[in-house]
Amino acid sequence: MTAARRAILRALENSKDHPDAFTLHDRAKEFDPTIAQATVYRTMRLLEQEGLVEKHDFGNGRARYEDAEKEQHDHLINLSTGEIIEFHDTNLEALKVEIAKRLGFDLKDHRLELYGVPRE
Amino acid sequence: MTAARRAILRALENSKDHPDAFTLHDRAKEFDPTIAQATVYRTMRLLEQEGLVEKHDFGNGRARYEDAEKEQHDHLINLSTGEIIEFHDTNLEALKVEIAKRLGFDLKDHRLELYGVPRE
DNA sequence: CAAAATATGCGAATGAGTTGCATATGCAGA
DNA sequence: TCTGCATATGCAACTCATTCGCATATTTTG
Repeated sequence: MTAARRAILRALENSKDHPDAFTLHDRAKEFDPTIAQATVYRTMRLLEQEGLVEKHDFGNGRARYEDAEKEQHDHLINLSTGEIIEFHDTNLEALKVEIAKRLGFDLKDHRLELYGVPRE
Repeated sequence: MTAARRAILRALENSKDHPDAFTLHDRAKEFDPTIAQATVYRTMRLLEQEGLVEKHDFGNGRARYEDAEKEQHDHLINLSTGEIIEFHDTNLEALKVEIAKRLGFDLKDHRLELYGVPRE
């Protein structure tokens, strides 16, 4: 456990949003100003492999990360603002598992993103 | 409508799978051997903007394309083989719209991918 | 058919993410 | 607490998919 990793973990804990690697780098620099971008990438890859972090691609070319310990949820992206809203729906969870089963598969992972605009 | 575009469109029509830009380039070369990779990218971007093609990212770093005119469906990726299976579920469609509405949004787009392994 | 508009091929540029390498740091054992 | 070794870091160079600049070629329009 090095200073760099502590800084990244702390930055991650403090993040209630879904930061990308650059944002995370900026935030981690507050705890360890000498930290390199490469270290952020290496650490995030490690955390992802350990299953502690989830990596998302919301379509703007940069991966975004979030704590995997949070309860399972999906994302709705507000197309007007870019804001990301988390939601959970039990019926949806069940349906995903059931569809996979119907097709002859055990569901291991999934990705659901809804893209919408606010209703006026 | 140029020879290059005709070649790409023909390659796309003949594709029943979800080719990436390199595969599409290879296939298009059969109709126009001098076609450049850049032209494939440019044309796919155009087709995507026109809504004629859907661009997917199934997580291996290369975008994959498919004809958007096909009936609406989602994808299940077989983690053992990489095979992509298309499916459609009416309940799921309805549920997505309903969830967006509940959150105060009009659903404009969505992305659902299931990742699974074959049940033994 | 000529002029204007648009598309192409090529190679260079971009940008996110990765890697090689020399140095620095953390940690186990004495 | 000190030493040695394994591991992590910073930096710069690299990769790889995709985009871009530009001179040339092809289409379209009048």
